[in-house]
Amino acid sequence: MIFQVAINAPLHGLFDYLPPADWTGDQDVLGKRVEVFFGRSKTTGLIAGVADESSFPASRLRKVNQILDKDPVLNEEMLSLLLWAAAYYQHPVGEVIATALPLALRQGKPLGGIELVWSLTPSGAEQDSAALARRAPRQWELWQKLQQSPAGISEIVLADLAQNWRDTLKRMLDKGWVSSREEQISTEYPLEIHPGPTLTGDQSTAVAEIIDACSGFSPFLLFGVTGSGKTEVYFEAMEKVLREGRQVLLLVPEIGLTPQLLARVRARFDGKLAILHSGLADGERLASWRDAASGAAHIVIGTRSAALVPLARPGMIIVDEEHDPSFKQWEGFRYSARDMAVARARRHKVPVILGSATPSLESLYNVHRGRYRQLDLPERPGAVTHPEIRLVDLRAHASNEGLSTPLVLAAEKHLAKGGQVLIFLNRRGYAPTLFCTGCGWTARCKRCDAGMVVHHRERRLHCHHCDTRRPIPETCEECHEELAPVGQGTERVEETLSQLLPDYPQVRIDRDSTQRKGSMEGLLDQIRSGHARILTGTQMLTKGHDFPDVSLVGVLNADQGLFGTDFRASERLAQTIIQVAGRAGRAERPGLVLVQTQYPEHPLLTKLVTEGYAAFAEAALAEREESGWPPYSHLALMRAESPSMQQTLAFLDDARRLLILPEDNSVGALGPAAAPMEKRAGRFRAQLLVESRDRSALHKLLTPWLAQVRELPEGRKVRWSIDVDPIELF
DNA sequence: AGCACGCCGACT
DNA sequence: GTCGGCGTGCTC
Repeated sequence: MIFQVAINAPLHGLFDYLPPADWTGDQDVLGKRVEVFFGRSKTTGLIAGVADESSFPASRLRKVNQILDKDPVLNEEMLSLLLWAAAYYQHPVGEVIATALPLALRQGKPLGGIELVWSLTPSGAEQDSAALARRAPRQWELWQKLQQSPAGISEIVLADLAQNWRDTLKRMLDKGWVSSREEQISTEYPLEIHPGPTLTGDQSTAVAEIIDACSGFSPFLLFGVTGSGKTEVYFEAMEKVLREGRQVLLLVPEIGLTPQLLARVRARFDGKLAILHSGLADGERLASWRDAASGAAHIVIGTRSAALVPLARPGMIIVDEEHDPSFKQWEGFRYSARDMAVARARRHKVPVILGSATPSLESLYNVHRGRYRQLDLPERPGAVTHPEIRLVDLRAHASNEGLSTPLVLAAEKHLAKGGQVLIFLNRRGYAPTLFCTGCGWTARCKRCDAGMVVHHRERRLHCHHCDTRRPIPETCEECHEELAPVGQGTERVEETLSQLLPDYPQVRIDRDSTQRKGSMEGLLDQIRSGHARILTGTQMLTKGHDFPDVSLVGVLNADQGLFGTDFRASERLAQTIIQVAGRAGRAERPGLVLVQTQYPEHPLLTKLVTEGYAAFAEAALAEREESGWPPYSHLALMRAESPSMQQTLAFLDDARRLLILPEDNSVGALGPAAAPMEKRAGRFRAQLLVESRDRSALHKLLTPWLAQVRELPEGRKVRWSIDVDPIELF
């Protein structure tokens, strides 16, 4: 018997080991972790396969030191998914498996499953309630709860009761009032489901179709206009699955995992939630992972990485805002959580719902091909009219620092009527360019092919690509003439608005204004309470938050998306416009959206504005088919960078030479070519694109090709990577 | 990645 | 003389 072990190292393939000395042969080993000697060190691996024999010389095979788990940490479905993903995304198996495990498990520590339960000691119970309430109200609160629970309170429950419970508990522990004992963590939690609102006709139809398919793999695209109640459809479908005692995995975009969403889920489903996002501490992540894997959690909610968390009894997978680019990991193991969710649902034989108001062209194409079933939610419940979208021709109207006259007039009108105004601009800072009025010199980053952005508040120039910061020069560095900021960022728009509409308090939401922890919530409160009337912001504004009193939305620099170098630029722009528009007019107020553009006759833009996203998407798909871009082709992008462009290109040239394209022209190659931004953070970047209409033809070629590329001596001097299904072409 | 080996320069 | 720089090779 041979164990095929995955080891967390950037090495392709599994490593063969002999069973440990005490191996009896009757235990199931797949998915269990092992301690092994690997090279000159000892490490933790995971048994990803077993075989009768090895192709590795028997004399050099080593024995597994010991099997670390009594039960597998990954079940067969997850193992098969991860092995498939490693091959598909051309990433080392060991690293793929490592990303699916919490840190403690990667380090060979036990999964635990034990927690501390706290209760009052006799001396703690003797304390005088009234005196304690006066002196230490926080301790008193906790004391009361403990008083009521003679059996003790577990840390998980404590975390729900108070925010700084650990500090408070520590004080009480120091005084000898409380003590703890270890207990096995329960995997059985009560679930109470509260009824939801009555569904509309479209919602009921969608739910019925999903429930009908609950017994097997079946992918749905839930195409629901913003505010049409997608969440209610999810909840209703989830209810069915949860009542059967199965778990639901809900994936949301990075910025979409908000307290509001969690509150909605909790209000509807009073059970055990496991939450997973990038902000968790290792211990918290481990606890959530364990709750998902043990089956304790009824619902697992998380961002991208939650797609890789095992479930004991999977019943349904939901991907909310499936078009969102944050589902794609853009470094290391470059997987798409959305695509993994579908691959996973197939293995679990459960339905998967991809929901969006602005579905990706990939998903719409899958509907065309009959792979996904589309469910439509066209109307907003409560019969609120859709926001009207109008284009403002920037060539025909005067504008003041990027704000056109029609937009400013409309803002005045809406504000006077009591509405809020949202201004969207996907560019932070004060101005994108610092320009010399004498010689035309502009401030550029020394390490990147990019201009330095003027940040007023910070009083510095800032490169958004490599994070370099430097003071704003007094005069031109070339001719010592006067310098002027040119163009607009959110900071400047906020300043201009406060001059044009001085009577209305405003807030700005972008990465700079929300840096401090909790400042985002403070700003959002100002908006929700109605104190702030004008909100300026970037992409951050458009995800996960609703602003029911916003009646006017202005989109300032829409054109960036129209002529971008990336074939996905127009899709992104349309999604952004519709998503921002979705923030407006949720109440009885019909919203208005003004999109400023230099190109009001652009066919895709007019299509979007006059006929809506679905019509836009059809037109955009037709363009993609014509030009042979995804989803009508499949891409693998090889990126490389090094301190010299010559070196970068030399590597890619070598790689290109190793690429043997099939004679039937089913696979093509483009490049090598310098990246759109040639230099970034002092490194010169170039890329080589491999493309095919036939996914299997592409993949058949990729594995042997990359094996050869890895042998290239040029590859040692450059940093290179392969991105299968890239979503950005640089 | 993580580790060891090996081959050159600049220190006590 | 040796400490340490990082280029190279290997891991079942």
